[in-house]
Amino acid sequence: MDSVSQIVDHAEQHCASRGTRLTNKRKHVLRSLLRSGKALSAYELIDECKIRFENTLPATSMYRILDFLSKERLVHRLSMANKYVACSHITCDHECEASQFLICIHCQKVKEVRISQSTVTDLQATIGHAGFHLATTQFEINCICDGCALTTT
Amino acid sequence: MDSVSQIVDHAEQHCASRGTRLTNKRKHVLRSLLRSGKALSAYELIDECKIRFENTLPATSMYRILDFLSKERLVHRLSMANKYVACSHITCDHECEASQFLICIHCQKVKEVRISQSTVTDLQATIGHAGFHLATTQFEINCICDGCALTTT
DNA sequence: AGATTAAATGATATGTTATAACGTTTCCTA
DNA sequence: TAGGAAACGTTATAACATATCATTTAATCT
Repeated sequence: MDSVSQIVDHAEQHCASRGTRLTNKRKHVLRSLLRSGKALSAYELIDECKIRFENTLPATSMYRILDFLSKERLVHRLSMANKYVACSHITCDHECEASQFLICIHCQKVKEVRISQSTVTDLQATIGHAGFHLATTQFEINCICDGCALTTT
Repeated sequence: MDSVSQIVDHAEQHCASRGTRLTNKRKHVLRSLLRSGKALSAYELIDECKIRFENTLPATSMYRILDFLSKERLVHRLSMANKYVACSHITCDHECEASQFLICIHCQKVKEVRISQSTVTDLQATIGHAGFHLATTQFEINCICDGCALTTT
């Protein structure tokens, strides 16, 4: 299990190799997401950065930073929840083209999984018949996590 | 192909049989959604009702009406797009438990499809292994429709 | 080092989506 | 037709997001 610092270091190298910079403010946002282990809204992240790093970011900057981190594929936007989550593949060669996000509708916990290619192929067939095709394979799926399933029943 | 009026009539009977009422304002919203054939935001629906029916609804009422129509399963909320769409199964015995929504990220066109049970089963297995289970089988999938695929390439 | 330029960030305002709290109207039914 | 519930309106505000323009910071070149 990588520590947050190790992941951030890795992310910094990832950016450097792409000619971009993981600035301190960007690191603060990424660290906040990594430490929380769940999806956070832009405004929750503003609060986190203020508390943890005494870094009061305006909303504009936060959205810019989240946009940057998304483009670097270090963070994913979950549009179902209007929240943001750290990519779980930052260190492991960073292949996240075909990730799916399971989002607990109770506690917001997020798990990034990969469904089988055959399932994707099945889906694509259904979608193709309907006159559409996939824009991305980064699905978001509303779920209930085992923890919440126990406590809410 | 049912006309909008026929579908609204059917919806009215559906409500009556459940002891609820499809009021004029609720009909206006449903008609607007049916006629547009795509997903609309609450505020776009306010504009539609104002233009088509000279019925100026406040936001509070619109959200209440959308909530009512959702509970009656006449309308679905698309949380990825923050928009609302008429159920495509209002007339045909109205079974929409296992519907999936293909949303064109360019033109907002929405198609309600049903993926195969085997695909659902595959998905459930993957999700179960990750310590989650499905909250609903009403997935939302970001797509590009064939029309937009032609014009944007 | 100092000038130049591009990237990053800040400030301000506003747009968009959604809900809370409370008051009024409408409509069904006893 | 009185009473109560459902529907709807008013007002205010919360939560999420972006547009525009100004300023600061950092890399680069001489």
